[in-house]
Amino acid sequence: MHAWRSLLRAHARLIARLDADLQASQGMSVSDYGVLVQLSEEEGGRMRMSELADRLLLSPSGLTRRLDGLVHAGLVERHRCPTDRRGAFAVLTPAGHVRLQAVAPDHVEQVRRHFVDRLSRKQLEALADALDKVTTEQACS
Amino acid sequence: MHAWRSLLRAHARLIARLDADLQASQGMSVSDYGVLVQLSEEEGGRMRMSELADRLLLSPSGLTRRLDGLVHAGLVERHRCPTDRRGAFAVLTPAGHVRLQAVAPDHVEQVRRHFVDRLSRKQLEALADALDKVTTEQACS
DNA sequence: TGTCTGTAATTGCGTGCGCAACCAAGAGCT
DNA sequence: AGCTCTTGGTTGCGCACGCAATTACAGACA
Repeated sequence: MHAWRSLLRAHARLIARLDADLQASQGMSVSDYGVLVQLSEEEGGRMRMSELADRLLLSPSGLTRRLDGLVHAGLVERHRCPTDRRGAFAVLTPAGHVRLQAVAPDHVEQVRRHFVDRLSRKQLEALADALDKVTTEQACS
Repeated sequence: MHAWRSLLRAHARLIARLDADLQASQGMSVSDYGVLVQLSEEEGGRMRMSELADRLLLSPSGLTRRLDGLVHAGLVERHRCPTDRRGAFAVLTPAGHVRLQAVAPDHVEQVRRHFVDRLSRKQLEALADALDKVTTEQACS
């Protein structure tokens, strides 16, 4: 139970801190940053909406609106899928790629400072193991 | 970095699951449950608003509105503080206490099933240690 | 005493999100 | 072809939350 409360506290504080920091230093929310990262890690910087929503742990509607903002900012584009005309791809634009390059170092550094550097390598591995174990079994129940 | 993503995933999935479960089995949100728990752990079931907000990691305004709902449901009451007439106490009513008694076993069991039981005792301790270490140092920076 | 600063709680407003309802559009079946 | 069933994505609506402004009070100090 103590562990559970610690998880809640750690998550809440870290999110608040990182979001505020990234907003202050780069004027971008962590959520938007997450979208760009996921796209950049994909071949061609393109991904189906539903797949992207899954990765970001976001509902379809949430993703739609989040993408609206990024499209408006010119960082991503929507492309219709040629083989399935219902579907759409989110595609990282050159401008989006540039923006990501600019923002990433800051965010990584902030995660490092507030999280990674405060734990030993062994602790980090144990933590990841434990949390992954929780979520993988969680998925199928 | 992997650890960080795991934390985000674990938190998101667990919260979603627990909230849905408690809503289904008892018609109460985890947030409301948290308020009742904090109050019940205090001598006399009473606590100052600001103190309560801190414990729940909630902004003052957030707490005000959350309490509105519970007051409306008759589970807590507001009492003016006699020594400082700006302040207010949130006080658990008998009905609130009864309700908590009814809800608690379910929630505890759900946390156990989705979280605690999937890890060994050592893993839980390591997890709590690591997360606490992150948050305590986090607070003062 | 009157004023000034700090603090407890509440309200106005905007944002982000999920759920349910809603279009397409593919897939299967007759 | 026509009909239904499913699936991908987008809107309508409502909720929860934080921030900033506000009210009410306390405490300090001239």
